[in-house]
Amino acid sequence: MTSRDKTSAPRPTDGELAILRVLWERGPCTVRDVHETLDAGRPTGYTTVLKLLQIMTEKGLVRRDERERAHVYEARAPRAQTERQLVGDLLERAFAGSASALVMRVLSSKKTSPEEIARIRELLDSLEGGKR
Amino acid sequence: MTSRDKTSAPRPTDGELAILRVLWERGPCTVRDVHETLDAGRPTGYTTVLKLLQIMTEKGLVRRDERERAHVYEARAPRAQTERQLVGDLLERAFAGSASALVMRVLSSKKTSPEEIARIRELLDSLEGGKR
DNA sequence: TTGACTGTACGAAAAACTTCGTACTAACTT
DNA sequence: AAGTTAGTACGAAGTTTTTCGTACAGTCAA
Repeated sequence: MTSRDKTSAPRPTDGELAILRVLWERGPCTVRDVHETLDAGRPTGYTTVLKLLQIMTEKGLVRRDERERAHVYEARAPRAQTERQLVGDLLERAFAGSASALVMRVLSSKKTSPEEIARIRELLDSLEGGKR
Repeated sequence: MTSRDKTSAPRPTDGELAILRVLWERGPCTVRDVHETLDAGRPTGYTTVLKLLQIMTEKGLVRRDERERAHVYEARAPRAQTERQLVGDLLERAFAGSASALVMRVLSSKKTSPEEIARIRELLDSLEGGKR
């Protein structure tokens, strides 16, 4: 059975995430739409994308509208939610839940522009509410 | 061939990461050591751990000292480096390289204590160096 | 020296991922 | 009407990940 919890979508794989990003970006898409976008980056077969989308439908990662001949796919979870899932997953798997440790690695994994840093600071301010 | 770049270790899988965390935590370990630690969390067969460690040796994720009868395994890359790799990977795969977007998700994926927030703020300060 | 222990090596099986080829169907074109 | 085009469905193959069972070798105590 290898059953999965029906109530929550599984963590998307690399290939699935690539597709989800297209769907979030462009909104509901046909296989052709997704394929065009993906193929522009890395050459990918049409049926490869189709198959992946079919599997993602089974897994509940996307919703399929079959009313038209060319089915239209849509991400089931909003981008923010999936991002939160991925981040939370990494947080537990690699950082034992320490957010500051994770943030430290984010900032040391890539030179971050002063603009980015300022944006993050604002975020912290808003998080602490009236505190400051 | 499905060849991999010889010069850099591959991204560790979930199982591999669990083992790496033990090695980082406890230092060089025998299979028994790793198994004991892992088994305490989630029941795992001894040979399962052994096999994984053997595979990790092939992949270059760990180094094996065969001088003693019970081989001693050691993480090849320091923890910080692997963390950076994982974070950088997620950054590209899901956040199109935007560090602030990723940090935002980290902070919204888990209630962060004021202490954590303070620590992150210090981090930002030190990043900006003398600027402030 | 012969068991009982403690280890490693190897093979194999099951699931998950990735990638396509082929078949079939509906629609459009000439 | 017949052929071309645009789609989906399905199956299958190759790879990776995870998990063990079994075989085999060295060690040590009775």
